[in-house]
Amino acid sequence: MRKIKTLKKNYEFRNVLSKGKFFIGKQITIYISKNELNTNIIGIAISNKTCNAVRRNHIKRLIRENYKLVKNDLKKGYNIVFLWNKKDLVENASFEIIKKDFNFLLKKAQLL
RNA sequence: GGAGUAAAUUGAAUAGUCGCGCAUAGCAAUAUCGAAAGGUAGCGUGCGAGGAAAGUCCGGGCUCCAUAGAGCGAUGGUGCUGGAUAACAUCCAGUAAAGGAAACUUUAAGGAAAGUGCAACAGAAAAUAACCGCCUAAUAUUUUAGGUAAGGGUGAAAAGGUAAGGUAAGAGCUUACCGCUAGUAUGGUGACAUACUAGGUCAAUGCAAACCCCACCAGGAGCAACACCGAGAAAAGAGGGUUAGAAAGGCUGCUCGCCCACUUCUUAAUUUGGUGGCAUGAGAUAUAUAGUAAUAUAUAUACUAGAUAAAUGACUAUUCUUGACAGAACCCGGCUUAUAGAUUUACUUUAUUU
RNA sequence: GGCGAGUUAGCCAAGUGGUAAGGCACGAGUCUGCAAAACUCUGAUCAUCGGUUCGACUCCGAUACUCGCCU
Repeated sequence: MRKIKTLKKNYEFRNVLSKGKFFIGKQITIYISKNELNTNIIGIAISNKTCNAVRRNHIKRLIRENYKLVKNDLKKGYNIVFLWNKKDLVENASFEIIKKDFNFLLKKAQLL
């Protein structure tokens, strides 16, 4: 079993993106909406036109690693969607900047 | 030492902590669910993305279209010769032409006296050539008739080239050399090459990546194909049997051929979810033999990704050349395109020294 | 993943071997006391690169980008 539950269908993403609140950081934006389940569910979406498949996979891995570190401290019962900011270059993506964004954004959303 | 040509290989490494996907007859008695078969989870162990995985440009396997069948050839593709291959717009060895000082490289390279078409503008004329010009005769100072294709100019392209003879002026008109065409002989499997002989009626330009002709090849669609299982609103679908076979429709663009109609019986189609298809193969590596080579044959070795929103990452430390292009998705053989750097082999040319 | 179309001025578009029609918009001018309408004029790397041809928007190949269909 995967430890991290993920969103899979298109309409699930649309529900979160249309009805949820959003917070913008340096490289990442977060959409949050409430969930009736007891656990958190994640979705990561990076558009097709930003970069290659290799770099898209790289960004997904960085976000998952950061989510693992924070996972146990979060409040439960939310859907979270992570998006990549189009303005930033993909080559500048690094672990530490995303870590700062995570702390900043999740405090702002009062999930921590 | 410099410049260059061809072929081939490689595509950062090591250790620690945390984490991901698949497999597991390890935990004989780990935990949990279940009556059982067995399922799930944990720990451990093993394996885990390229030379192009990319583009989808060609060729095949595999599946369905009735069992994929017969004919037509609409349409599409290929096009020097011989060989290799399951097959090929691929590869190997040669021929010819073009380029380069050389090593070497490039080429969709059949047919224009089978037929049709096109060749803008310019130019006299764009394919049975005659404007200016040169020459002769007449007229009488500007024209007419005839001969001629040297010279001029136009154009991408102008009716073999150079030299001498010859002539009223000229001309393959004649001769020599070069080119061109045909025939014969020799060599080669063949494309073709070499030598000899003949031809001045060497009059028929270019374009076939214009239609077309000739030779050869191709039935259509694609793993989101297809098969099976579960749930299940509305009402249709499948199997068997019988025979008169019309119309429309479908299988494949057309024809043949096949299906359809009627009756009876049974339960299940669209949609959605899951499982299989799915990893042992026209394969890989090494050696030997045959062959100039592509490749073929034999023997040995190992089994080496299989996901389904999609698995290789993060941090720390060390070393160096400071790391480019880039992510499998049914599989295989090629082509094309992107690519930091490093290494090896063979060869050409140039400079210096001996 | 597979299959198939397309790219022409700021926008819409015709053209198919001989140097790109037209409409709307922008700009300049004429007309008018001023404006509108009308009339005249202006503007093109035919997506990019290479090949065939005397000559390519057109024919052929490769690349880039955009769009559609199949669960």
